[in-house]
Amino acid sequence: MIRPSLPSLASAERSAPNRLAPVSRYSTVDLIAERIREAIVQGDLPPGSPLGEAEMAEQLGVSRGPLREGMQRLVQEGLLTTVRRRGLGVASMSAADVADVYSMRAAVERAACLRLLRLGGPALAATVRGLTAEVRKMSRAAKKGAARQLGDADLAFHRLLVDSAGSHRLSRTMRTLLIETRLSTFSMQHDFVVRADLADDHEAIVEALRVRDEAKLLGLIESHMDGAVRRLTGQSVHGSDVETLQAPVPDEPRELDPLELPAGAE
Amino acid sequence: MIRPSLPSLASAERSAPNRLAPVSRYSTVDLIAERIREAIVQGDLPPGSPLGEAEMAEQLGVSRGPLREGMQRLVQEGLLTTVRRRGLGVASMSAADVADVYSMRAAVERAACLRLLRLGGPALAATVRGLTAEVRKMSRAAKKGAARQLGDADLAFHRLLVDSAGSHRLSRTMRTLLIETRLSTFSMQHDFVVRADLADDHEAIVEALRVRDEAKLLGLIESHMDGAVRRLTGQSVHGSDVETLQAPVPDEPRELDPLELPAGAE
DNA sequence: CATCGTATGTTTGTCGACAATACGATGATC
DNA sequence: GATCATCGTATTGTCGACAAACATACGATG
Repeated sequence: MIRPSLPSLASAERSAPNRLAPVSRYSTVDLIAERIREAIVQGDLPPGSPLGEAEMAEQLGVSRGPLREGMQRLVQEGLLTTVRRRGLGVASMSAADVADVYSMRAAVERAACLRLLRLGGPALAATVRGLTAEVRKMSRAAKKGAARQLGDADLAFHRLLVDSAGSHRLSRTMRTLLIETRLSTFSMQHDFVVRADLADDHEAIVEALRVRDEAKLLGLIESHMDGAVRRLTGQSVHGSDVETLQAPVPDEPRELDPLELPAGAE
Repeated sequence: MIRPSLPSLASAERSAPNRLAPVSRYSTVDLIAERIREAIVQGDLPPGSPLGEAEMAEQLGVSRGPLREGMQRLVQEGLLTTVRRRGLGVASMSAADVADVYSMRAAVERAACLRLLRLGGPALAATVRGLTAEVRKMSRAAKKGAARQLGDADLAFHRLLVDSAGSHRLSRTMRTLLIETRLSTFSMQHDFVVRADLADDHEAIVEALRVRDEAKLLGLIESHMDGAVRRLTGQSVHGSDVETLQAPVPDEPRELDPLELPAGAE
């Protein structure tokens, strides 16, 4: 009857001043949730897709129990919506949602930038290097007209920016926001055409960060988000026939690879 | 085999321009998650408490299945922590967590204030009225030395502030942050003594909002959060024997009231 | 006396099955 | 011909049960 004390259950994975890093074994629920997130990002599960439990469970190689638990994680994130007795589905972003996502991103990335500037020193320098690498990827992708790679680098850039700030909550919120960003581009059929100047935008941000020009940096973040919302919801200036970033046509809702369960799971 | 189309599954509950408000039938998982959140806020489940599934399920009058699903929601929020094969527990906030929570709150409330100022008009006026009411509650509670009521009014103030901004994502994030705020006061034994000047702090915020003094408003928010972190993590200036806001002693981890299931559930 | 190994009990993780409900199709009626 | 009612089917929501694993307590051994 005496329950285990669960010593320092909260900060266990977080701060590890010990010599040995704690073994990180992801639970099945973790794997399921992450797999679904990935499928959404990849466009394998387009916005609005209904998610049948039986089918998904079979594809993932688990039973409905753990699957449902994992999906509740995404419901809490807002990536899945649920209607009683009708099942769950991938959220689809309205124009208002898109504006809300980028508004939130502006707040989060602004906070991250402030923290980064306050950190300064080698941490800031390392971040600048990492961001520069992502900008280069973007340039290459833009030259090749590869929308998918361009979009991926874009997300990676902003994720790195926020993760470098060293705030658990900022990072966690940002992860969800980036997936919602993808859902936004999928939901608005006005597409995210391959814009060569996107790399320039990000390069300016890196430069402002490097020289620690706070006012300029925050202004760039703000306008970056404003521009994205306008492009997605307002009149999109598309007219070129470049490849665009859209969810693959969901003829077949695309199968999820079965996940290899952690060792020991039956 | 043809799956229902789930028309506008995403924005259904969100924007309701129709005459009839959609019937809000909360799922069992919703009720369970909300019940646990409430128990955490009330201090019935103090930080670090291990949560036995069988016992909780019995108290709530549900089986372990829906209970586990509901708890996964809170895991995603960060309110519950999980260790494989050892179960879940209420998160406990380290000093770093407390700082992170208030840092995040500063970002969120700043964004909310900006939106509010941009809204202006009757919406802003109504918010000011509501906030004023909360400030009065705080004054009364402070006079009586009622820490619990003071704390509740404090949370209500900030929740109203953010909810009035009309951003789904800000509101959702804020809800979690407020619970984490409570967990912070519970985790730091340096207590949240009844401070009479707390009402003054908030009154100044309302005033700045009323006269639309943006710079002053943002400065007040910032210093409000800084002060809270210093009080909680730094040397707490406690020496008075006023009632403090602490989790009730968990001799018996306090029972959860069974929840009345939505009509039709067996 | 301390430490290691073993046994036991309790709890989590997972699965399969049942019941209730919502949807779609079919048929009847005005 | 269109609308409404009825039936059948598929899927969700919920429950109970089994097996693996961890933690504790006890005993053996150096």
